[in-house]
Parts: sequence; C-alpha cells; structure tokens
Amino acid sequence: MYGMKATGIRARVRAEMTEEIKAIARRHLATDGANLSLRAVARDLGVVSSAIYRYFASRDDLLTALILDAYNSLGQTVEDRERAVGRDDLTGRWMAVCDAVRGWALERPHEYALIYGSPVPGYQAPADTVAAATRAVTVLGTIIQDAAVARRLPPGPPEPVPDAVAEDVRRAGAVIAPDVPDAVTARALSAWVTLFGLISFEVFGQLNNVVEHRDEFFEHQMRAQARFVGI
Amino acid sequence: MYGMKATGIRARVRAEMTEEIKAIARRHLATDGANLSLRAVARDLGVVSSAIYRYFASRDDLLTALILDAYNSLGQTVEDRERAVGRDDLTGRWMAVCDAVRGWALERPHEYALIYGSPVPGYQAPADTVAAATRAVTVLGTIIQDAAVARRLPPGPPEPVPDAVAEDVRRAGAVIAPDVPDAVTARALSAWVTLFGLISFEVFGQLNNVVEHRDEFFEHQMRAQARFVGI
DNA sequence: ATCAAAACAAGAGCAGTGCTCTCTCAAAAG
DNA sequence: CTTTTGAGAGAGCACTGCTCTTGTTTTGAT
Repeated sequence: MYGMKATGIRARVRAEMTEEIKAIARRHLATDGANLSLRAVARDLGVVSSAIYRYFASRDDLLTALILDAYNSLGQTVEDRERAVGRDDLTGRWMAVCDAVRGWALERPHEYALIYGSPVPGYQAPADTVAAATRAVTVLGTIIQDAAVARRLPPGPPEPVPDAVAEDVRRAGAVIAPDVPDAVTARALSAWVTLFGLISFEVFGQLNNVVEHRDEFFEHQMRAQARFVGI
Repeated sequence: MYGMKATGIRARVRAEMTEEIKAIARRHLATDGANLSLRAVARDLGVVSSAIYRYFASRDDLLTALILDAYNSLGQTVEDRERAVGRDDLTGRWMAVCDAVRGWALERPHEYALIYGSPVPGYQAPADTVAAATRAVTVLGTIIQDAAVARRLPPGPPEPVPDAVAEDVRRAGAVIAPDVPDAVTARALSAWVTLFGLISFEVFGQLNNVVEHRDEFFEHQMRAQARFVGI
C-alpha cells in the first residue's frame, strides 16, 4: 500500500519530542542538580508546562526515563571500551571496564547520582531498568568466565564460601559465568562493589582533602582488585 | 551574683527548640524521604513556618545540621561498638566496625543517604563536618596501627605502591597509623571503600533480586576484606 | 472529500513550597 | 521601671507539580 509507513509520522514527531524533552532535562540535571523542574524544561522547550504531561505522566516518569537511558548509556560505554581490548588481556579488560565506568561517571556526575546515589523517595525500579542495569556487570561476568575456561584462575583449593552466600553467588553467576568457582565469583562481586564504592566516594566528595592523585589512586586500587580476584 | 547562670534560660529554651526541630525533621526524613518540607516541620511543631527561620537560616542549614548530627551519631556508634571488643581481637574489632556501620545505616537509611548518597545540589561541607566525618574511619586507623605495633601484620616485602598514591596514603595515615606500611594502609582504605560500597548497594536497592542472604553475604565479604588487609 | 475521533497545546487554577518582610508582644537586661 | 532583644504570627512573592477545560490540528475511515 502506497504511503504505508511502519511508524506513522505522528508517532515519529512524538518520539522526537520525547527525546528532546529528555535532552533538555539532562541539561538541567547537569546544572541544577537532582531537583529537576518540569516547568523550567517546558520553558526551555518553548511550551507551556502542561504540554509536557502529554509525553510523561509525571515528573517521576521523566526521571525514570532518564534513569533507564543512563543505565543503557553506561552499559554501552562499558561494552564498547571492553571490546577494544585483546581477549587474552584479562587484567586489561578489567581495567578498561573500571576506567569506562569512572570516566562515564565523572563526565555526568548527576546522571551517575541518579542511578547509583540515593534513590528518589517513592521510586520503584520498573522491570526494564533491571535489564539495562545488568549490562555493565555482565561484562565483568564474561571476563571471569573467560578466565575460568582458559584455566587462568589461580590454582589451589578455593576458600570456603558459606552455603547461604554460595546460593546467592551461584544464582548471580549461573547464566554468564557458570564455570567460575564460587569463591572467585564472590570476589568478583566484591571487586564490583569496590569499583562503585570508590567512584561514589569520588563523585560525592568523600575523597576531598584525602586523595589528591585521583587517577593514580583509582588505577592502583583497581589493579589490586584484579589481583584479589585472580585475573 | 544571685541568679547568675552559665547559660541564660533564654539560650537554653532556644537550644531545646533547635533540638526539637531537628528531631521532627529527622522523623519527616524517615517517612517522606530527602525532600524535607520546612512548612510540614513547622506544622508538626505547632508553629508558623516563618518561625523556623529564627533557628535555621534556610532549609539547607537545617539539612547541614542533620548531616553533622548523622556523622557524629555514626561515629559514636562505631566507637562504642568497637570499644566493646578485646584489643587483641583485631579481626573482631574490624567486624564490629563493619557491623556497626551497617546496622546504623539500615536503621536510618535516609540519614545514611544524607551523608553517603548524592550530595544536595548547592551544598558544600563546612569545616565542622569533616571532623565529625573522620570519627568512624579513625577507628579503622587505630586497628591497623595496633596490628602494626604488635607485629601482627603479614610479613614479607610489601607490594609496591606508586609514589603518587603513597603520598596520599601517607598523609591519610600520618596521624593515626604512622607505623603501618603504605601498602597496608592502601588496602585498608580499599576495605573502607568496599564497606561503604556494599552498604550503599544494600540501602539504595542495588542488591535487590541479586543477594538474598544479606547478613551472611555482608559478613563473608567483610571477613574477606579483613584477610585482604592482613588483620 | 467529509467527518468523527483522537491527539495536542494553551491557559487558568489549586495546593503546596522556600523565603522575606512587617507587626506585635513578652521576656530578659540595664 | 524602662529599654532592648528575641520570638512568633501573618501576609505576601515567586515558584513548583499537577489537573481540568477549551479551542485547534492531525488522522484514519467512510
């Protein structure tokens, strides 16, 4: 049928409008912080405030969309940066992941705060966000899985992991890292926590007047984590 | 002089009023989250909103006072709980610190978010907060210092620490842990970051649907950190 | 081509917010 | 006893998220 479009023109301008609102909201987020004003966004867009509600049911809905985008942006960045490293360079791959996360966070501290800072009061993460949130940590999972199948994890009897912990750890690694010993998976999760703990400390100002050489400190600590995990 | 008081009665009721405002604000924080309403606090106090400004110059000032109190409350709790453990039980002391921080955070997640979550937009930490914020980590410093003077840190040549990192690490440990090798201090800082990273993940919901056995997971990871540091 | 339905934006309005200013009154200080 | 000081009340300003109504435009089927 002539003129038949997979997505009507109306749907397309709607998508563009939605994207523009999010872009302006992100800019406001970068300058004004977390207390995002819908009315200010509407003003910047040259539209009356109530018009925004055609695209987002509430301010929290807008924030949720930004959160989803942020998770995907971070995940994409991490995936890309890690893919650029030779598959055999396990430590290099881990360091690339660390660097990617930190770089992403330092470039957009407010978006980082949106996803890894205090959650907004009444906010409950919808199902789609958990998939997006998983992308980054999945990359770490493939690294330790690759290390396991290549038999490059340190030998020796693994330290014991309590049953309750082993259960959680196995579920976490079941799909992406099934050949990794529980103790190593547990350590990898610990390294993951340390990565985000350190970045949060840096972004949220907890390192002020304590650590001056941020780059070197971060690299040293994350390299130590690589050794701790065994990659 | 008869009736002379060290602090006038007027100053005392003012202090009581200030404390009551903070108490109500804390209650509101616990229920409504971070967007604290001055007017709501005033209503609960049975007073008109402008009256609050006799005690706090702005909403941010109130929040700053709550932040200071939170740091001191956490510091006090950690100090008390760690003091209750035998001096020779280094691992026990570390675990007591971890448990104290986590327990404190889980009991008042919003106050935790106030000091370790995303900072409020225009907020700059005043000098008094840094002193209060130091109390908790100082306890960890004394633990590794005690380990060092008792020669209970693992022997062997310490791993090399880059100069830039060593500079930061030495400054951090200069006063409280001067006898600890740089590599160990660096690892202790890493453990500290991991402690707060894990608690933040738990309080902020990042562990949902991932870790079910929270207590066991936390204990296992923190015990691993103790071994990592060497205590 | 016509026409009803749907989508859209505008505007007014409501309840709430942080904060300022003025006014009044009671209590402390001299 | 007078004067100064501090505290609370109240009105008001500019702002917020959100709702509802009112015209206007676009769409899709007749």
